Formats: sequence, C-alpha cells, structure tokens
Amino acid sequence: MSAIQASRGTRDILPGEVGYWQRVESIAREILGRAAYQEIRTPIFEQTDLFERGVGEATDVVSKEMYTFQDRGDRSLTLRPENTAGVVRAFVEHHLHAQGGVQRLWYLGAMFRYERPQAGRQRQFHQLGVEVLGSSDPRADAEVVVIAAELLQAIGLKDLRLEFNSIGDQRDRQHYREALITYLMPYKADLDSDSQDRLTRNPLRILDSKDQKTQAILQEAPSLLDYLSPESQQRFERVQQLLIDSGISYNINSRLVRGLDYYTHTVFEIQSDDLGAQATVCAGGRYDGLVTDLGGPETPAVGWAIGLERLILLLQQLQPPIAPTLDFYIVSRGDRAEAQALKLAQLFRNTGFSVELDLSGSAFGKQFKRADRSGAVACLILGDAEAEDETVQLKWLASGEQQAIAQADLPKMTDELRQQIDRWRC
RNA sequence: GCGAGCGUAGCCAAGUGGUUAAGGCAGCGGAUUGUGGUUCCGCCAUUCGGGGGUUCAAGUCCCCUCGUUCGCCCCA
Repeated sequence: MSAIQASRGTRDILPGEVGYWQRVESIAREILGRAAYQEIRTPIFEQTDLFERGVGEATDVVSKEMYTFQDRGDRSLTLRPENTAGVVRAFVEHHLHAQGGVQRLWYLGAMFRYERPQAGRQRQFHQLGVEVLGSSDPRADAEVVVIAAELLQAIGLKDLRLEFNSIGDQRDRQHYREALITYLMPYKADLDSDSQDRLTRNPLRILDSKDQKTQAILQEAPSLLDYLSPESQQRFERVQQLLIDSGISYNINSRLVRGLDYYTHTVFEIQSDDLGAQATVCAGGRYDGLVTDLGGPETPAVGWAIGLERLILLLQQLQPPIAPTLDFYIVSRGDRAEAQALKLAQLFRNTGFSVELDLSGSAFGKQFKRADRSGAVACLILGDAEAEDETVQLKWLASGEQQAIAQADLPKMTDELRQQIDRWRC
C-alpha cells in the first residue's frame, strides 16, 4: 500500500526548518510595526472575477495559473494567486478609505499558482507584502522600497540588487507600445517565437526576454524612459533622489516590466544570483488605477511582495538552522518519582524554563544518553530515593557536577537557577 | 504547457543483465537493571517510486505512470 504524499508543488515545513520562518516572521512584524503598518488578513479564496479584473485577464497568472473551482453553490472561486487584489477588495468593501489619510497595511500568507514546480517555485507558496493606499507622494514609493531593503538586511541577506524603473502612466505606455512595435516589426522573423507571439498581444514583455538574439535586437530599440511625459519623468526622478538620500543604491533597468497589469509609474525588483533560474525575491510597484478598477474611489497606491520560500532559500545558504534551546531535561524512574517529575516539569515551565520530560521509562543510563543529546543545560533526576525524601538531584551536564535539592526549595531558587543556566550556556 | 536529467532503508549512498541487494550516519537493544558524551557487540530493504514488458535470468534494458531536479515560459 502506498502512503499518501503531499500534493505536487506543496511542501511541509518541518521542525528543523521552521526556525527560519519564525525568525523571518518576527523580524517582519517588528520592522513593519515600527513603521506603522498594520496587519490585514484576507480570505485565501476569492471570487474568480476579482483576479480577472484586478490582475488582468491577459496575464499568464490569470489565464493559465489559477486554481479555480466551482463550489457547491455553483460560484466560481479561485485560490488567491497574489494578495494585492484581495487587500484592495477588503479596502473597498470595508470603506477603509473613509478613515481618511493613508492606510499602511501588511500581510503574510499562502498563495497558489498552478505552475511547474522548481527550486524557488511552488504551487503553494508564501508571500509577505505591504500595501500603502491613499498616497501618490513619491515619498510613499521611496518608503516601501526602503522598508523592503531594511527588512531584507535585518534578516541577514547579502548580495542583493535593486532593479528600478518607471513604466509611466497608461498614456505614456500607449505611446511607447506603438514605437516599440514600429521598431520591432522589421525584425519580426528574427525574434524568438514567444516574442513574436507577444508582439501583438503584450509587446512590453518582449523587453525582458532571455533570448540572446532578441536581446541583441533590443539594443537599438527605443527606451521606455524616453516616452515618459514630463510629469512622469519628474516623479521618477523625485523617487530616485529620495532613494539616494536614504542611502539605497539601485540600478535603473529600463527593460524591467512587470507581469501584472495593474502597475503604473514605479516598478522594482530586488534580485539575487543565488536562486537559480528565479532571481526575484521581492517585487512591487505603484498601482494607481487598481482601486477604481475594483469599484472603489480613486486611490493611488504602492506596494510589494516578498516570496518567503525564496527568501528562506537564500537565508539557508548563509546561516545554520536555528535550534530551539532547552534548559532542563528530566530523568525519572519509579511510579512515585515519575509522578513528581511530571509536577516538577509543570513548575519549571511555569517559571519560564524550557523543560523536556523523558517518557521512556527506560534505564537511567538510556535516559542520560537522551538528556545529553537533547542539548539541555541541566538534568533533573528523580528516582525512588528522591521520591522518598522529596528531593531532586540537579546535574549540570557539561561538568557532571551534581547536588541534591529539596523539592520544596525549588520555587525560591528560580532566579539563581536562571543565572546558572545562562552562565553554562556561554 | 514544452525540453532534459534523476528516483536503491529515516538520511547519504555502492551496484552498469547472472546465485543471498555493499558501506556509512541516524535509530533501537545489549556489554553498563541509579548516572551521559568514548568504545565494543547485535538488530534495522523478501526488495530497488508504482505498473506493465523483453529475457532462462531485471535494481540494471524497453514502455507507461507518479514524484523530483534543471532549463524554457512565467513569477515571489
């Protein structure tokens, strides 16, 4: 009989690895909290329409990567492939705009895309993201980029680069689109087949083709940056100046275009060379039209998302796993001693120590072997003799020193024990 | 969705058609029935991801399938 396995493209995060996740999550909470961002949790599935309208029907994410299903009420629902659309839906639905000012939100959760799994790409994956709604100020763009950079740095990632671009507004892009098509048409036969296909459907995406020949042709192509209106140009320069003032270095990459339809003006990616075919750890940009597209009042917005599996892939290359620490390991034998040991474990846990109780009932020798392997600093020993006179043997595992302590004295020794544990640990 | 590689125990693996599937780590038991980290001994795959085929004979060759890895597409 074959055992059931996790579904293709999904993964268990086992205890040996979960320390990385907990660290990333707690650093994120702290940094985002200090920047006055508030957490928002939205449903893991939404009406299919939301993503078709929000992300864009022509995008690959929507046209071929969604987990869409009919529920028993015959509604078409979709597991969220990204979370900006969901957050904006919640923002509009609950009239968060009516609270005035700027809404700074963050989220963390599972996303789903039906794709071929690879390193750094899964069908269920996790994103940490921020969305700033209600400000068109270039400082908002700069703020989210700065926060992303600080967060990644605080987590400990190295050798990242920020690729930065502006894709202007709708009108700028329309003009550029025409110019690009005019330029590329004569070379059509020499483009790779995907790019030929995109020439009419989504020409901007040809810009980040990986095909050598296509890239060679693009060398002389008009640049998007030359088609920005004076206003768009000015705002692009302002955001750059703010980044420089904040000490953030970046690359202008006029070929950077994003795959989701809602972006306007600022777009950026934070990339690494240590992720194989996938380079992007964090990506985002401004999306001034999305809130109105989803039925809300005109609300400029900017945000990003970090792929947590990718981030942790990088982190694992840099840092050893984080093992939990253990203060006491309790060894016991005999009915009365075992009962007392259980109570002692409770007492120690309640005074803030971490405690593992040996449940094997095997010989003391075996229990000590396990105590040793548990990484505990000290061992508490209870046998028939200790049960009889209500004492406990305290043994420091590093030195082997051992002393008898009356069980009744333990509560008042908490501070002293804490100090000794800390001393042994150094 | 397309192209390529891989799949032997919990983990790392040897094995390249010929009788019983190396070895290491981990685990469990014992030497040591109240004291660990060393050492020694023993146990731990009727079976090679699954199914079918070729052959006197298949972990080894072929086909299908599942999983996984890499690349393309795309994306976090």
